[in-house]
Parts: sequence; structure tokens; C-alpha cells
Amino acid sequence: MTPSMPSPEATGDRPLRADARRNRERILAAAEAVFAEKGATASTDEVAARAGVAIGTVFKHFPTKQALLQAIMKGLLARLTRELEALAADGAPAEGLFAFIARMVEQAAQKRTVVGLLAEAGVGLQLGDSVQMLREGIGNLLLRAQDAGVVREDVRLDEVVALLVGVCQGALHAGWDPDLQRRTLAIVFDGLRTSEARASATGC
Amino acid sequence: MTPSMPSPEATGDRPLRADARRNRERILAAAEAVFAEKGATASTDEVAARAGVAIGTVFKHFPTKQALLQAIMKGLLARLTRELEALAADGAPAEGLFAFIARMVEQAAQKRTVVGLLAEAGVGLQLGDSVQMLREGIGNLLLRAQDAGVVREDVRLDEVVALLVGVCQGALHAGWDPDLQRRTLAIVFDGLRTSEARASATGC
Amino acid sequence: MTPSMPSPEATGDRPLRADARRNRERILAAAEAVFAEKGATASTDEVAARAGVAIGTVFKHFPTKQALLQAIMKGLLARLTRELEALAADGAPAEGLFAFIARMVEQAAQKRTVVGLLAEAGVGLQLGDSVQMLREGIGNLLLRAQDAGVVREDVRLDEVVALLVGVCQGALHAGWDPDLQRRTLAIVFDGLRTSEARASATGC
Amino acid sequence: MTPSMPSPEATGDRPLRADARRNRERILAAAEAVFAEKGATASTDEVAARAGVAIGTVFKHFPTKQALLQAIMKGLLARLTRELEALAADGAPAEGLFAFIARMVEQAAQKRTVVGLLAEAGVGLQLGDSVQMLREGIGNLLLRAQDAGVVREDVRLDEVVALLVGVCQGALHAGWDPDLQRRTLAIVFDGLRTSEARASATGC
DNA sequence: TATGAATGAGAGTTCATTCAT
DNA sequence: TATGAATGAACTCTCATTCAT
Repeated sequence: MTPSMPSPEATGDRPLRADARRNRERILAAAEAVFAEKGATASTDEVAARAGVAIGTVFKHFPTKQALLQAIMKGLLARLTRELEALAADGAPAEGLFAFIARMVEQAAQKRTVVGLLAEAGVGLQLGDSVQMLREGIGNLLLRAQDAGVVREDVRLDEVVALLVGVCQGALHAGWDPDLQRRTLAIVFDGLRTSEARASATGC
Repeated sequence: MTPSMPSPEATGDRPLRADARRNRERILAAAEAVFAEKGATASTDEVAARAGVAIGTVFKHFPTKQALLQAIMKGLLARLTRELEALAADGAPAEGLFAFIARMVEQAAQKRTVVGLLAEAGVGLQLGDSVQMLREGIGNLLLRAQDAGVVREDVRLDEVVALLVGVCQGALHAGWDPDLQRRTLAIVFDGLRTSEARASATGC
Repeated sequence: MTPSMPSPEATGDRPLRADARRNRERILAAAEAVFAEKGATASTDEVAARAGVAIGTVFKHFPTKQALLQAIMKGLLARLTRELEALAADGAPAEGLFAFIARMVEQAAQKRTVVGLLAEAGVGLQLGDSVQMLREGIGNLLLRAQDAGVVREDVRLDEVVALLVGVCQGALHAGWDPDLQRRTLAIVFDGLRTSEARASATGC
Repeated sequence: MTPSMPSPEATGDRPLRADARRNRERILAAAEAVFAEKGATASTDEVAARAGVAIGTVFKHFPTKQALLQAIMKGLLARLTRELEALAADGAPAEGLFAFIARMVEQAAQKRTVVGLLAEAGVGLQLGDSVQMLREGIGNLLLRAQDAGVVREDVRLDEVVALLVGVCQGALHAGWDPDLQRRTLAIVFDGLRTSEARASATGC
């Protein structure tokens, strides 16, 4: 991450006026909140009301509802990718994959976010390479964990992503208290571990 | 089970005329198909068309769309519970839990059914004790597997259900080819297994 | 026109309930009036209000605004075709073409009808063979007039239709009092006439 | 015509700054092009984009869309009036009227201009005396043609204008290839001609 | 009881117009 | 003065639900 790169939020094509960018951010935040609470079928009107702007303003920034959903998703995926890169940069490499998965599940449990929208809005969203970048980051963590002997060699990225999506989805449903979350993830993590890592992990 | 007892689907309060019951079944079947294909946002008009009845008939039997969704869910859960009881009655008790989970995932992958509706229709559905009965059945399989030394003793029913919901959800997403399904479940099952069972399973 | 043929208005695919057909007619009449007054950009809401039905009813009968416009146009064209056939069936064949043109202009002047909608709604309308049938009827009148020596032999159907459309369009504009109408048509008709017919017509 | 007099398009109340007038011209040109292509329902945003100015600038010069349409119309009428005066000033007086009508039809067929806007925008436009001036020019040509014995004495200006509007309207519709245009106008012109002129014209 | 036409609130989207920058 | 973001009423269309037939 070079210091000269622009703020990651500024992914727009060209500079917006200050007030326009402020509104754009407010709309995105409002949309994230509204869709998190009520799902992707919540009305655009409600997003506008929550953002404190007129409905036309929402459609000026995001010409269709789909575009708004995509923008939210891209933002979330980018944020996750950055968290993931931070995890990779830090030490504790072996358990980094587990930490990241736990973090995502925790977030998903708080709001109907990434996976919730992915599931509800369906395949319609064109997320470009935002997803790809996240996959790559996860792939890095997986390799590192495998190199450290923590995760079995025969585990592939596809399964890890599938499990990630699954447990995040599951976490959306009622009744996932933090303890259940922890216990469920413990099972999945154990399934990923090598015998040796499992022995020491269980020992702890 | 006497032949005179009503079919388990007929959970209505009082007996219906023969044609009315026939319509009810057709509507349920049509609704299951339509919602499986297009998700819970498909229109009731389409359900009526597929069932070959008028829209008024649908609302006569199920006074709201929610009620229709609930009825589908109850039916599906009841069917699953019966499958599960059949599994429990048969032999192969130790691996019965895994077989059942695999079966559910397979079905979920084929259609947007149980879990899909649960996710889409949201928390609004009042499913009464249909869910409870299914939980109990799964609990039986779990106990049996634990008694046989296949599943770890510290695993609780809650985690199993959570994992079940999660992998079913995940299976709805694109790209879960049968092989990925198998590999993903293998990890989860490994996480559930005791060290001994794991050793022999891996040995196979 | 055989006596056994159904009422010409009943062009629907299958029989509608009495009340539904009544509403359909009311909507068509309202739409004709509203679009005649305000042009094709008048709102569907206004049509519904004028017809005394809810907006959903309009869209139940005509699933898009375009479909409603097309239905109006087809109705008008059919009505004109019938008038034209009546003219052809009656005597006075030589001047039948002129009588028909005059009739259309007169109607167009009263309301923004046929040609007005054709012009405003533009090329988007799929009018099927309604237009073709009208053209054929006009072609018959033209042939008859040419056989009678009233219209020049070198005049083709295309020009006649072009002139018809033009004068109807012109008649939509303000200031076409009946006298101006008559005088304008006199010029066009003279242009169509043979020298002989012209001499006698002028003589009258 | 002294070089210091303002261009005829600059009918504004008071002198504008050079850049302002330049913008005004660009907006008018853009509006003419856009409305010609897409009809009067095209959006003012599109006009601004084509003109390369901001939407606010358009509304600064023309406070409503109606005002913009009126300005376009006035410009077009003025241009036509000038063409017409040029025709009158040149020789070939007898056939000047026909030449002018043919020219207008040709233009109308190329773009949805004068008459198109008149028809679409409806009666709302206040065109002041721009129309009157055009009428007078046409009246001059008519007189001249009548003096030359080419057009019948009993033809009045009203009919000529009515026919002009009509054939221009007609020309907007699909299928008016140049040949059809010529043939249709030939009929109208013959209707206007005296017997003598007709004989010689037909002879050619 | 079944029918299916009617209802009407609400959705996404557009666009003439205003006004802070 | 020019900019262009914001406004919000209006539009087309959908669909769960009601009720006359």
C-alpha cells in the first residue's frame, strides 16, 4: 500500500464537488443500514429518507437500484479485502485465516451485509473483480496457514470460500449468540486443521 | 397408522371437501415449484396460474402470501422429518447424521427450497413446532452418532443445526458443483468427528 | 358483412365477463377522449379517472400504455374501414373516394384522432393489418374513381394515402373552420381529377 | 442591411455579453438538433449536454422548456422567411411558390422540424408574429403566381398554408421517399394551377 | 365454493426546475 | 455568470388482497 495512492473510498471516475461527495457517502451509508436491516427489497425511498436527501438525488448518484446495491457490495468487499491485507501483513500468520473468517462471521451476524446481499440480490449484481480480489486475499491466508502446517494440504480455496459463505449465511439467522458462533466455527476450523494442529488446538 | 387417518399434509382445522383438498394440494405443489424457481418474490398470480386455479382460490385456502409460504415450509419440514425418521429406523446409525445433512444440501442445491425460503421470507414465518420436530429428529441422529463414537461428545445440537443451515445456504449459490459439495461437507464432517472416527474416515 | 359475424367491437381473443367488457369499453372510450384532448402524452392515471376505474384496471386490460394506444388506433382504423366499406357498397362510386377523405378530415378536425395519434405516438405502434385493411379499402375506392374517369390514371395509392394523412394532420391545427376545410380539399381533389372531371366539377 | 445591425437571431431584449450570446446560439443549435432527432419530449439535460453547457445555463437563457421550443420555432420561421424573401427577390417568380413549398417539405422530411414541433408541442407555443411574417411572404409568392396566371385566382392564402402544413406533416411519416414526395406535391400543385398552367405543366 | 375482475398503495425511475457553490 | 447537484411531483407499472358474479 503506497502512501501516494488515493483514499480507497475515492473510486469514482472523476472528482465530485465536495457536497456531492458528501451526499454520495451519506446515501451509501444510509443504503447499507437500510438494506442491512430490511434486506435488499427495502425501498429506495427509505434509503433517501434515511440519508436526508430527495429521491432524485439517490438516482442521480446511482442510476438504478441495482447500481446502488452493487456500490454497497463493492465497498464492503473492498473493506474486507483491506482488513484481510492488514491481517496478512501482521504476524500470527498461521491462524490468520481463522481470524479472518471469524471476523466476517461476526460482522455478518451484526448486520445482513455482504453475504446477505449477495444471497438476496442474487446473481444480478456485477461485482467485477471486487470478489476476485477478496478471493485472492483469502487464498494467500490459506497458503500461509498450510505452509505453517495448520491447515491440511488437500484443502482448496473453493471449499474455504464455500464454508465462509455458508457460515456467514447461517449467522444471519436468529439465535446465533456469540457462544454458538464460536462453537460452530470451532467445528469448521477443526475440520480444516491438520491432525497435529488439531491436537494442539484442542489442547488449548 | 390407520388408512383412515388424514394425510400428514392435511393439517387444516376441519375436514375439507374432496375437491377443496385437491385444490389445496395443487396450490401447495405449484407454490413450491414457483417459489423454488423464482424465489419468494414470485407473484401469487403465477402460483395460481401454475396450479390451474383462480387467484381467489389461492387466497381462500391461504389468506395471505405469508400463510402460503408458511404452509410450504411446514410441508417441507414435515417431509424432511419423515425422511429423517426413516433414516433413524434403518440401520447405518453412526453415519446417519452425515447422510441426512448431505441429503439436505443436495436438495437445497437442486432447488431454492427450505433454506432459501427461510432466508428470503425472513423471520416473519411462524413455523410452529415443525422446526422443533425436525430439530428433535436431528438430535436423535446426533446422539446415535455420538454413542457410536463417530461424533465428538462436546458437539451440541445447536451447532449441528447451525452448520446444516449454513451449508444449505451456501449450496444455493452458483458454482457448487457436486464435487465442491462433497469436499466442503467432508471438512465439516471431519470437524464433527472424534479423532478415532477421523482416523478411520481419512484412512478410507 | 354477413349477419352471423360477431359485433366488430368484440375483437378480443376470448369472451370476457360482462362487467369486464363493460369496463374495457369505458377505458377505451375514456382513453380516446383523453388522448384526443391532450395528446398521447396524457397520463394513464387520467384515463383511469375519466373511465371511473382504478389504475390497476387499466393495466389489467392493457398491459402497457403502448398497448392501450394501439387498441385505440385499431378501433379507430376498424371503424374507418367499416365506414369505407359502407361507402363502397352504396352507389355514387365515382365520388366515393372524395367523400371518404372529406369524412376523415372532418373527424380529424373534431378530435385529435387517427392521424394525431399516429403522429405523436410515432412508429412504436404495431398496428398489424388494421392499416393494411384501410389501405385496401381506399385502394378500391381509388380504382373505382379511376374507372369512372374521375381520377387520373397515373395517381397511385401511395399518393392518395399521403395526401389523406397530410390533410388530416393539417386539420388538427387551429383555424380549420369548415369552410377552409372545404376549400383546401377542393384543391387536393382538383389535383387528383382528370381534365374532364375537373371541367365538370368546376362547372358545378 | 448595415453590418452593425444585430443578427436576426438575436431578438433578445437587450445586448448580451459576447460569451453569453455565443452560449445562446450553441444552446439553440443543440436544441434544434436534439428535438429534431428525438422530438419535443427529449430532455433539456440532453440539450445542455449537446451544447456543452450546464443545465443551469440553458435555463438562464430560456426560463422554461416552452420558451426554448418557442425560440427554436421563431428561429426556424425567421430562417424560412428569409429563404422565401430570397426566392421572391430572385427571378422565376411564377413557380416560386411551388419551389418554396417543395423546399419546406424536403426539410420537414429530413428532420422533425417546424411542423413537427408545432404538432408535438401543441398549441402552447406563442409564436408572436414570426408566423405572420412567414404568412406574408407566402402571400407574396401566391400573388405573384396568380398574376403570372400559374395559380388559380380563387385560391386564398389560407388554403395554401393549410396545404403546406399538411404535406409537411405527412412528410414526417415513414415511407416518404423522394419520389413519393414529388408525386404527392405534383397533385397538390396541379390542384392549385389554372387550366392553362396545368396544360403546359402536364406537357412538360 | 370458485372465479377472476377490480382495487390502490407502493415500487422504480424521469425530468423540468431551483439554488447553493 | 456559469455550474451542476438537489429537488420532488409525476409517470408507468406491479401485486397482495378484496369482493361482486
